[in-house]
This record gives sequence, C-alpha cells and structure tokens, in this order.
Amino acid sequence: MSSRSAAQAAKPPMREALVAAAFRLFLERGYEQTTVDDIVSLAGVGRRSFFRYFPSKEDVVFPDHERCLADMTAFLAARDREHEPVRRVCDAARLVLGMYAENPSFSVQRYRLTKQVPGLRAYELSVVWRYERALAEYLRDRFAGRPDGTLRADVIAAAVVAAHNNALRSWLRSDGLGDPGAAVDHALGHVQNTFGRAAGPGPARPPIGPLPAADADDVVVLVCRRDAPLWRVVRELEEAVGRA
Amino acid sequence: MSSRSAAQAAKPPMREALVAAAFRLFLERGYEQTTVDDIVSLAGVGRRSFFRYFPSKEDVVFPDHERCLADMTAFLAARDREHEPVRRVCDAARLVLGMYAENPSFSVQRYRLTKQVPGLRAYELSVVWRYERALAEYLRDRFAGRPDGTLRADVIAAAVVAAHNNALRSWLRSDGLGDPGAAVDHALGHVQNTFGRAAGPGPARPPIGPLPAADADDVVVLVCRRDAPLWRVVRELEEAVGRA
DNA sequence: GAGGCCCATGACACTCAGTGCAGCCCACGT
DNA sequence: ACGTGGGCTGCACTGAGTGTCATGGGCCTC
Repeated sequence: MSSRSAAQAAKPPMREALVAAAFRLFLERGYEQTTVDDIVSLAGVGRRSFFRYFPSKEDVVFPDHERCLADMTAFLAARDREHEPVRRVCDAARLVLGMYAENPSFSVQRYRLTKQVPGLRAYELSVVWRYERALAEYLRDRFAGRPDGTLRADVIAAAVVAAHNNALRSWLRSDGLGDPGAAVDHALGHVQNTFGRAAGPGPARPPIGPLPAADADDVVVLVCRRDAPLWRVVRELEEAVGRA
Repeated sequence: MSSRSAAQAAKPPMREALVAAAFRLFLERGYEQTTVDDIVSLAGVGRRSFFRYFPSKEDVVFPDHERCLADMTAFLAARDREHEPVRRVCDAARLVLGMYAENPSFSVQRYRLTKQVPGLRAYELSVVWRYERALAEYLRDRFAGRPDGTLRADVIAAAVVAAHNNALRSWLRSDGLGDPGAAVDHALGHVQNTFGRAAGPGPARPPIGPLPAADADDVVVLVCRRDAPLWRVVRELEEAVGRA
C-alpha cells in the first residue's frame, strides 16, 4: 500500500475542486445545463485541466469508482481459498457498498442525478458492468472445469450485483439514513442461500421450508421430521398441491 | 398487428440504406474512424436525415432493438396467468434471441464491433438494461406482496439476462453457426431450475430434481400422479431417503 | 547561486456529434 | 393550376473531447 500511496499520494486539490464545482453546478442547474466551461471557470482553472483529470464529463460524477474497482480486483486477486466462492464475491460486493456508505450525502446527490439523466445512467451501467465482470472472472476461475462453469459464474455474478444494487438503491432512496449494511447483508444472504455451496448443477434447498406449488404431473416428495406438528404437514401439502 | 404494420409499414428504404452504408464503413475502417458525414455521403443522403432516423450514431448499430423491446413489453403485458412467472420471463428472453437469430451474419458482425468499441459496449449495456428492467417490472408485479418480492424480481431478471447473454455470446463467438436455441434453452433451464416456482424466501428447488436426504426418523410423504412411472417414484424416494 | 530540466498548467485551434431553423421539392388533394 | 403538407437538404451553431505548443514554477545538479 505504501508504494501505491506514495506513487499517487498527495491528491491534487484540483481534482477535488473540480468535483466540488461540478456538483454545485449540477445541483443548481442540472447536469446537461452545465457545460465543462462553466465548471472550470467556477473552479478557476483551465478547461484543458478538466480533461486531464477526467477523461469525460461523466467521469466527474463518479470520481472514486476507478479506485474502488481496483480495490475489488485486488481483493479478489488475493486468493483466499479458505472461503467459499459465492461468499467471497458477496464480500467483494460489500466493498462497493462501503464506498457509497463513506459519503452518504454525496452518494444520495449522485443517485438523484443518475436517476434522471439518461447519459449518466448509461455511464453508471458501464461501471457496474466492470464490477460484474470482475466478479464473473473470479468465479470462472473457481468454477473452471465444472460443467457449465462459466454459465454459473455469469449468473451468480449478475445475481450478486442485482441483489447488492437492490439494497443499495433502496437505501439511497431513503436519503441515506440508517445503516445500509443490514439490508445488503439480507439481500446477499438471499443470493448465498440460493447459490451457495452448491457443487453440482442442482440448486440448494430450504431446511424444511414451504414447498412450491406443484403441477398436476409432478412428483412431490415431502420430507419432514417425525415430530412435526400435523397442521404444518397439512399446510405444506396444501401449498404444494393445492394451488396448481 | 395490421394496425401497427399499417401505421409504420412501408419502411423507408433510406433507413436500410443508412444501416448498410454504416456497416460497410464500420467493417472497413472501424467504428470510430467513420464519421456520420462518411456514412451519409456513401448513402447519398443529407447529413440531417441520418439524425432523423437515428437519434445518435450508436443507434445505427442496433437498428432493431427498439422494436424488439416493444415486442417484449407487449409479450409481458399480455398477461398470461397460465404460466409460471419465471418460465414467462425466460420465454420473453427468447424473443431477443429470436431477433439475433433472424440475421446471424449481421449479428456476428455487430458482436465483433461492440466487443472492441467501448462506446458501443456502453450503448449495448443500456439496451440490455432496458430488457432487464422490463423483466424485473413484470416479476415485481407477479411477486407483489410476497416478502422480498422486488429483491427476488431483480435477482431473477438479472439471472435470466445473464444466462441468456452467456449462451448468446458463445453462439456469436462461434460465428453464428448452428442453432443457438438449444444453448439458450439449456442456460435458461438452469435459471428455471434455480428459481422456478419458489414462493417463499427459501431457495428454489428443481421441478422434480433431487430432494434432500432425509433423516431416519423423518416422515416422508410422496405425492404423484396415478400414472407416474414407478421407476420415477422409486428414484425420488431413493434420492430423498437413501443418501442420508 | 546559476543554469537546466521536469512537469503541471493554460491557451488556442481543430474535429466531430448532435440540434434548430429555414428553404426546397414533390406528391397529393381541391 | 394552385395551395399545402411532409419529407429532405443545407447551414449555422453549441458543446465535448483532443493535439499541440508555450509558460512558469519547483527541483536537481554543477
């Protein structure tokens, strides 16, 4: 870390100044009504310097995603064979949440911007896509050799990202109040229950839980403990068979 | 259909001419090396007309996605309560495959373009995102009221899209030879097995697939159709009880 | 301390995507 | 024949993004 921080430490204040100026104007008049010239004249720097720090106007809205993506890549590259792959990509996704949670008000402002500016939404998609690819590549490695390994990797990566974003967005919609961690844990737990520790192509199963409705020609096997209350058994059967 | 085709029938040949000219140049010199002026001068039309038919230069690469998205929305809006939701979104995804399969060589050429031009990749992501949103909105409706309904909807939509794209891309990488249908069916079958027909928060179960092993003192209830083949019933029992 | 070097910045000019506007032409109906 | 409306064109303009060169200040070396 020290070498990296030494290499790119001493963050140029100009970068922060540009971000600050940009967001002031974006919130005042909107993203598309603000030109790069407006930003640089408010920040008191030359127009060329803007594009030195941000390859495009959109990039100024996501100033920290590049770093976060690098962090995630590093996290996944440090191969910790101890944990289960699905668990590990869920942990990687939590890194992104951490970045958002570091700066709740900034994240909420950015969320409102991206929600209503199509160009920014498209840009955000490409960022999210890179996270998803990082997770999928990791899983592809871990699943190498298994049947349908890359398919499983892609699907799980997409599910993790979708679950993460679902929780993140609902937190952002609530103006960043409270702790987003619990909601994300819940959402990712869902994914882990669905995909976790499954070695073969078969999905996981609830401990006893409610069974799905059955088609007329299904074979349904209901397994429960001998001391299960009878009403429970009946309800399970109703659930499974009744509502076809 | 007749009203729609009457409304926008008589496809202007200019649109096709622009697409053809654009792709000729894109394949010759590359996307970024081709300006809109190049395209319109090759097509022999005015520059302004290009932007009448395509809101942006990227749009000419995906000339039929708008129609396909409308088809998918219509397909999902025609509420067919007969089929299971997951099954239905999988069928909706197959509509997209159908569009790609209509024109294999065109699809392959486009795939090669989008693979290497970041701007086109970003555009494609925003298109795919709209498909995914359509699926997710449909599932949110169907899951309304259930616990974690929107979470499940988002995750399943993402999984369906990821599986579809996984199969589609491998078909495109093989130069569009053979039938992509089987691979997509296989990939979507995976998703259906994972998520299909699960009502509660618990993970899914295969349509018939392997049930968990039962403890010695479990009660096992077996429900099957009168005409279910015996070997099938026996196998289910073995699966459920045998491997404790 | 003087000269020289490196690098960050700034100023300018240029390309190209995308838009608004005004005119034009052709096909159609009266 | 004459107006009219819609599709097409050319033109001018904005704004993002890039290449290039000059400047100027900090730092190292002699």
